[in-house]
Amino acid sequence: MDKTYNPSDIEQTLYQEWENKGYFKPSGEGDSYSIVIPPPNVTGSLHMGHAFQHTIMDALTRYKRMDGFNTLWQVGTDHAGIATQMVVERKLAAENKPTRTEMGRESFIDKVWEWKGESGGNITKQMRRLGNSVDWERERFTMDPGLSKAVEKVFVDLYNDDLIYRGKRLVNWDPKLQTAISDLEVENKDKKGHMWHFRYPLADGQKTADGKDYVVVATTRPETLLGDTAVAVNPEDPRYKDLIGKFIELPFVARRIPIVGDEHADMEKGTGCVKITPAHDFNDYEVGKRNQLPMINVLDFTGHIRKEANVYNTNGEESDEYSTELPEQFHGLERFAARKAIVAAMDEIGLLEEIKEHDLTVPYGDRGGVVIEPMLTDQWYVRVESMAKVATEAVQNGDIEFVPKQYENMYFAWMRELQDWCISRQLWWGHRIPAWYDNDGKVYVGASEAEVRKANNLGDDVALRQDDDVLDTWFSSALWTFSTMGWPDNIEDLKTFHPTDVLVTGFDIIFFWVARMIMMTMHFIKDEDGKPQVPFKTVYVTGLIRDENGDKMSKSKGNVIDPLDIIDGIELETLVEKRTGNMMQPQLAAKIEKSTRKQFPEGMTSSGTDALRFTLSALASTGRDISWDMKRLEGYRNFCNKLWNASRYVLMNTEEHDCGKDLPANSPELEYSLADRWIQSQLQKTVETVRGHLDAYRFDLASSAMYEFTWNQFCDWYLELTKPVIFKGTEAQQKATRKTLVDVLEALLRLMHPIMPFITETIWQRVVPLTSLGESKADSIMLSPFPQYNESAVDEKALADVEWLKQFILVIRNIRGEMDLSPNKPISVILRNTSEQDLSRLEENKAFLIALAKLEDISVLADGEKAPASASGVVGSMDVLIPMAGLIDKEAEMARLNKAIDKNKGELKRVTGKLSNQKFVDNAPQEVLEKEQAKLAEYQQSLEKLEQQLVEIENI
RNA sequence: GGGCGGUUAGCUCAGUUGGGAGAGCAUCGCCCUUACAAGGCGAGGGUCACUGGUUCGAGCCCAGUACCGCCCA
Repeated sequence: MDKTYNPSDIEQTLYQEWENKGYFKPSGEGDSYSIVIPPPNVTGSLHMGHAFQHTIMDALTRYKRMDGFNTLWQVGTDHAGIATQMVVERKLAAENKPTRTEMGRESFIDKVWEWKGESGGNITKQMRRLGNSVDWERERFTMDPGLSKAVEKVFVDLYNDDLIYRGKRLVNWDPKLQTAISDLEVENKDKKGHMWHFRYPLADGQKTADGKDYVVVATTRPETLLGDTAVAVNPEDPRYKDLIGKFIELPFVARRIPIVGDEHADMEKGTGCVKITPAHDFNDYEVGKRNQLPMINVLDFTGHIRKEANVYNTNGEESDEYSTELPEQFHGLERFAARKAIVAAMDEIGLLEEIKEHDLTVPYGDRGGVVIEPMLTDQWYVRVESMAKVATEAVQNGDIEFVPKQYENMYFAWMRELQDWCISRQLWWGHRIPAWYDNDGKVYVGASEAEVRKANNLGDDVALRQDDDVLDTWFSSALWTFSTMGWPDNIEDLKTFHPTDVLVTGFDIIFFWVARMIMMTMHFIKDEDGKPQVPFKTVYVTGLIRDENGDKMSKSKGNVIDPLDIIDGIELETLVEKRTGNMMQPQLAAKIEKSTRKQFPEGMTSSGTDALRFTLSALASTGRDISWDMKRLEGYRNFCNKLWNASRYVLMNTEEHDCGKDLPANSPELEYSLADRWIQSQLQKTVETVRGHLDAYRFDLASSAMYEFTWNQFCDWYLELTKPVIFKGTEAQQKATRKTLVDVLEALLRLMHPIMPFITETIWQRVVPLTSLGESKADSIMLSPFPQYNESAVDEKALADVEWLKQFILVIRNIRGEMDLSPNKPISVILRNTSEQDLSRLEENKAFLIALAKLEDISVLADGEKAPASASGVVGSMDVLIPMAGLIDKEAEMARLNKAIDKNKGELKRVTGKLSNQKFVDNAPQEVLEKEQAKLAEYQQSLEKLEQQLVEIENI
């Protein structure tokens, strides 16, 4: 083995081998365990969040696979309608090619497929680099024929069940991309803006209570004035309630609009009067519904003022209740220009009362980056009420469990206020809505035009036109757990692997994906007895990976870290180029370059996949975001190196030696040392701990248990304790220790494999031939059994004896360290007040003590014999004396003892205080009481000894 | 404004029915000891945000305050 751990030498070839040999496929034996991947965007690339979630999914998958389950990690990608369409449009623009609309729907879709072909492999390549053990033969894509068929069937069935309908509703409209977008794609930002106070003249000579002939409305969106259909006041408001039922003369459009009473108008807020524009504001839309108001749309799809308004009644049908006329002076004005124009015009006619500074929340499209416009359009909706009820119950009754639990509240809260789901998108890339219209606008829904014609007896003479829109990407991903498994045609896999066991995902898409998956799955997939099947039993919710300052990683902030750069390393210049090249906002480049150079003055060094995965796992405490810390990564890269070198030591001393591999563990030819029995015991405890934590999704705790055992027990103590045996032991002792070395290492590698697949496999292949597993071993660590806790291997006496041994060594090391005695200089120790047990322990472990504490000699002081002037320490009831003999400075030793005495006194004081408190003695459980009493005795003994030792030194 | 989460060592974070405050990194001292200097050995470092309460006992439970973050309005 090389002297230093070099991940790039081992990782990629190993993965290829695993994949080629089909190790990732379900074994076909045992109980099933399955996970579906949250499908990443097919043309995207993996970010740290993916690396994080994939590490967890892979760890679970490998753990369960090793534990004998028929394990499937179902992989696939998502077509990501709007994101992908935008990328291709931008690409066409950059290449000066015809635009989407110029080339037409079909050619454009061809271009998207081309782009998918070019870049669609990114994700899968990256997943291979991350070591993800997915079954590639089952890879799926949401636009595959099979999945598309599932989408069609679901749409048609829901439509036939009256769970899908078409309607005119207010949606989040992106005027740049010209499509409806989901709430998820809206980012609310706090902005400083203005509140304009306008006078709205009362009609018919009415006056307010204080004698004015107008009311004042406050608005942040003056341009929507043209679409107002009412002014609302609170029905309880004494200032205005008498005006309810009276009218306003709306300026510019000569429109008489009513004053309505509605609780939406807050007496405390603003002026108490609110203008109502149902076609351009979500709250107003609701007010409109409640008060049967017409809706007037004054903006076109690009966000410019129309020449003629659309006037609808409350139900969204065209209406002639009001004139469609809009003043010419505003025609074609872009919405923000229109705002200025309206304010100026109001000012001019004396109706602008006041402009106030105002903090407001503005919705932006996270894709297009422009302000979202609530827009009245025809869209398709899923009626969610009944499905939501079933989906809510599934979580209430525990069929689905969230980890951590608190996310269940979030889920319930959202499910309670669920609105019908707008599933149509005005895009070209996606599943086209399987609905056709005849020339009268009558709609027919079916899997294909032919089926629609057949089902409705429509001859070829009837012209049919398919709906132009496509379905929201979340519609197809809501079917993901069952569509990927062959539904509706082939349900064999579904029987084996559905419901899946756990979904690993971010809290940000609980509503948009998780909840909808639950609804759709429970509606369509039933057990044989007809009980709705849940898509997954557990939802493990991860936090976000943030940058080192706790900021969200985003391309525009230039703080994104590519997991592959952590694995492979990256030069500073390349990193700067990567972060500042091809930006949507080039003006930020200089700032990003500066911060990048500051944070990564040397670029990033290569850490390898295992170190990345271990770090992510170690940081994965539940329910909270993670601030990514390069220092933490370094620490765990060092951990990999440590494991590598420890293994090197094991191999150097076992390969080409007799490790007793063919002997049974209890053979008389094997003489185990205390250390051997101890490390086996520690290993068992670690196995138990790790299993427990993995089962509880506490990857952080599992990782730290692995780390602690490997470094602080196996390396720091056990390997050092094997040296005296390996160098000087008898044949039987050496054999036993060698056997223990390879056995413990081999098991440890299996224990850590789910988190660190590559390094463990590499070392395991070298170690396993030395163990008694020999020829019966599996071909790969990933197919070997996960370690089982073996209680019979836990030797309590060994655990206690090694504690004594450690304390002994620590006392001497402490004196060395504090007294500046060179670690190279062997020293002699004298023991005083030794018990029987001390003596027998000493006898058994003399060689260990001499080696680890670097001793020349250990002698035992006979009763009554006087000790020479010494530095000293305490192990239980025994004094450990290091004769000073010119080595040790009297003052320094006194200072050291005093320090120890003070510390001891502090502890003693605390314990004494507790035990002299009668209430404590009366109330504390027996167990706690005994523990405290034992501590008291221990501290008293140590203190006594230390004080005596201090006196001895003083008297020199 | 409503809801949720957070505040523990210089930094990033653990702390599982309430019972001796922990880890990694960073810091200080000594050491290139034949697995590892990406290392070894030793040491230092915390009014657990604040205030009050419950309790024999509170980082943990309760109430309130401050600040930070997220979601919703």
